[in-house]
Amino acid sequence: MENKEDPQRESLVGNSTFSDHIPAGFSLSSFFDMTCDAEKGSFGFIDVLGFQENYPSFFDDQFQSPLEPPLPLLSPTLSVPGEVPEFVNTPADSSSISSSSNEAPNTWEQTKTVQEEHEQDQENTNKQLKHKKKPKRERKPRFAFLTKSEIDNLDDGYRWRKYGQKAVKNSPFPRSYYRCTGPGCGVKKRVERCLGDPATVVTTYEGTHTHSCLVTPRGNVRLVTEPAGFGGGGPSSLHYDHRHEQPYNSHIINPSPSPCLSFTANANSSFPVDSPCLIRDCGLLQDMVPWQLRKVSKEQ
DNA sequence: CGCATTTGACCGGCGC
DNA sequence: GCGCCGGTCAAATGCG
Repeated sequence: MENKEDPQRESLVGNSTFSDHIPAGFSLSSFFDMTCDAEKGSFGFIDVLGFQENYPSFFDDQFQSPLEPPLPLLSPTLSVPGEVPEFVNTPADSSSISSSSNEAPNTWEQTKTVQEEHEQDQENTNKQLKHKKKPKRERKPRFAFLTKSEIDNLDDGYRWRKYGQKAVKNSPFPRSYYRCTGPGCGVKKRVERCLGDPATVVTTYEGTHTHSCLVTPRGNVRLVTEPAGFGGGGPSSLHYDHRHEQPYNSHIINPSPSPCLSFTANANSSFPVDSPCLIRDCGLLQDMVPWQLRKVSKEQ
């Protein structure tokens, strides 16, 4: 009763800045690759709960509650047009979020990344004691991204099968549910439009791909594999080919003030156009955060 | 024909 | 206990 905190709230997880030249439906890995290569600036922060949980040491010194005020950063100011979905933890100071770039944001659309369902163990325990004796169904790490796009089902390199659609309360836009069609892969994602900004698509991923990316959307995102290493498994990554670049109003928005990781791109980017961005298979995260990024951040 | 999408029904969690 | 709501199922339908 006292606790009004929405158990389903999705907290912001980080900031990232992406070029507005990003073509429709490109995966996050592609965004990273392209962004770095384009030398347009840098990403702000990546703060993914699942990542945090899987790699706690990574956040030893940097983790900060998404609800806490943002740390001073260097990138262009980000602001969220319109409202953010109710499940988004709107930062107290979402209008002054910055990433680690001094580049003018002209060619960089406002971007934001959101993390969903940050369930604190303690809270869960209390709630379970209160309402349910049955242990709560364990949830896989979930990551939500707000993306400016006219396309609902963004092409992220995987094949998705739509298995449901529901009207969302207080929203004119339905929510679509997708499941990865990969063999034995239980990854799900749901897609909905931001209530306050219909141009923004909220894509929430849940689970970890058990297979490599098998799709080469429009021929400019390709699978890259490398021998098992970091965490084992079949690593894969997507690669964006600039030859297919075209003007497109797509960007990921991230109002999060939670600067867990920071990353700065430069001319010596780790994500060259002509060489694949190799990402260790760390599950879903690999689709979003190049391992180089994690490494760099770790060193900071 | 196989696969994807649509859509109403159903189920479970949660608040009251 | 009831109702609301989010999430999933599965039959029907569409499409290449």
